[in-house]
Amino acid sequence: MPLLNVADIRLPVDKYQLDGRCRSKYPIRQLLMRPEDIPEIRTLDLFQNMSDDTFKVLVRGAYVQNFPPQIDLVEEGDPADFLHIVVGGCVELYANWNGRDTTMAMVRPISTFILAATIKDGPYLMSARTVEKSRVVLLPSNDVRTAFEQDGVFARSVVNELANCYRSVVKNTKNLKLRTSLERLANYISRSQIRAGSLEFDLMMDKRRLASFLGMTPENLSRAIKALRPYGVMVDGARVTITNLEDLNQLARPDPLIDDFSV
Amino acid sequence: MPLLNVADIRLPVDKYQLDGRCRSKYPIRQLLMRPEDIPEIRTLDLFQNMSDDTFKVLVRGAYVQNFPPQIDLVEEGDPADFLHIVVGGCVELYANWNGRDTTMAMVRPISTFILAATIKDGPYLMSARTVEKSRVVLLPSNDVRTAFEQDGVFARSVVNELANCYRSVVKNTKNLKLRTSLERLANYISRSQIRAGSLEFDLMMDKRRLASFLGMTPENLSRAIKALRPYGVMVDGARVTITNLEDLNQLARPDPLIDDFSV
DNA sequence: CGAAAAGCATGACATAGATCAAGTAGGTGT
DNA sequence: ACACCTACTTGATCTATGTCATGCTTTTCG
Repeated sequence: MPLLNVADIRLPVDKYQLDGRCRSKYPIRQLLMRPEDIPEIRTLDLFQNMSDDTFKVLVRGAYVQNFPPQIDLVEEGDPADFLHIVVGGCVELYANWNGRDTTMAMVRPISTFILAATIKDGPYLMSARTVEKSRVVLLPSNDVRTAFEQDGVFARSVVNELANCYRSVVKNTKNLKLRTSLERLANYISRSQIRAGSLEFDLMMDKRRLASFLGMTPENLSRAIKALRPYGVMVDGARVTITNLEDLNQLARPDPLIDDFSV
Repeated sequence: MPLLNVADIRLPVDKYQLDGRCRSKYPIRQLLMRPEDIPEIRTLDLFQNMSDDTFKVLVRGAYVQNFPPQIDLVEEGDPADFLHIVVGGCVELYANWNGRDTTMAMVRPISTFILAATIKDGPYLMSARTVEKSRVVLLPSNDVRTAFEQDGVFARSVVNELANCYRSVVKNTKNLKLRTSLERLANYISRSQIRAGSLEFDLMMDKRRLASFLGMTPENLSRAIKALRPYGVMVDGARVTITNLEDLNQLARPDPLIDDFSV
């Protein structure tokens, strides 16, 4: 198994503090939830069926903030004070151990992250940082737990969301344990192709992060990309062009029980 | 990444059918839930706080069965007709893709497995087979979903259980991506030592399965075990004796955010 | 009891993938 | 335009780990 990204990004930017005294050099753009932000998250699966009363409890104490790129939002091990919802930009979840680190997931709008820690009132298992300029809604974990206790509909939505998360991570584990790095890349591209609905699309993250996400080094990702050329995959910068989808899929052998995030 | 266990166990035993016409050569020992089985599962976190009425709904349609070793209980991709609870013996969860397969987890009493598929009414993502003679309670998924809809307390227990499952899988992913195979073995042994509460204990599974679970080949596990000798780990058959816990832990560097299943 | 089969260990070898060291191209700020 | 980054590529190794072959135990079962 690879020792991943020992030299991964570790930027000299202070962790963003939410206690009012912001240690970042960037000002807090906004602390209170604007009315126009509300419908944005109300339509999330997680919130759309809950009662108005409970939803009010949730948004009453909510923050919305704009963060610049490369800001640490949470650090693994910290108590889960907020449920985070990415409503704009992109947030990377990563983890580290013993000086090594690895990208666990990329969170794009509109999604929550680390719901489980909030519910369990446990420590975060992953760190999170913005990749680009991002807009994040922060719901105090206490309020989420209160809402969850008093609103059965919300509780059921949480169950559904958690079940989805669980199944995603299981699929990811299968991906990691059953496939070589080349196969993981091929499937990542195959999935991206399906999501894009086109034979031409952009990689959703820079290559260094993609490598880490796929469990390989950046150097090896470069080589793997070259190795996909005979299978009809052309990559120029972030731009991917599929010239032979059959060949790609014959190598990738996508499996709904690993690659289909809707089941 | 290893191509795991291409030649893993694939026994010529028919999948166990629960539709009444058992295709296995082994008789069904018992189809109806005995009264004495009920308290056994009632004490599970998942069920202990729910109302008696809802619990009755659950057990009304429940089966209890004894299975011999090496019986396939569920196969990945199948619809999740039952929530399974292992009340005796041991069940292995595994997955396969493209002719390769890998052990995902070992389930020991008293635990449920693949709750998420039941809740989502989706296909199983993992297959399950008994490792040894096992006793399994089967709750029809419909009943579980009904109970979950009508009992908020049960819904909250489900949330808690799912959050635990999710966090376990995340920890497992970190273990896989951030550690070498030797480090994974060292941590596995360190964890086993803590669970056993003694410097001498037995491996909880045979070495072939352990290798697959840890993401390595059986040959490599043999070598890794030998490589742990200088760190004070003696393994004879399934028997492990730790002669120098400090040395082991200095290599393993156990981390609560990966190895502590209670957080 | 004896044969067959598992399970495991070990040596020799092959290979995927990590590491190291340059080098290139594209963007950014002065 | 310039220097300076940073991201990425590429080639040359090296290492961890998979694969294959073999033999030794232990267990299973007729």
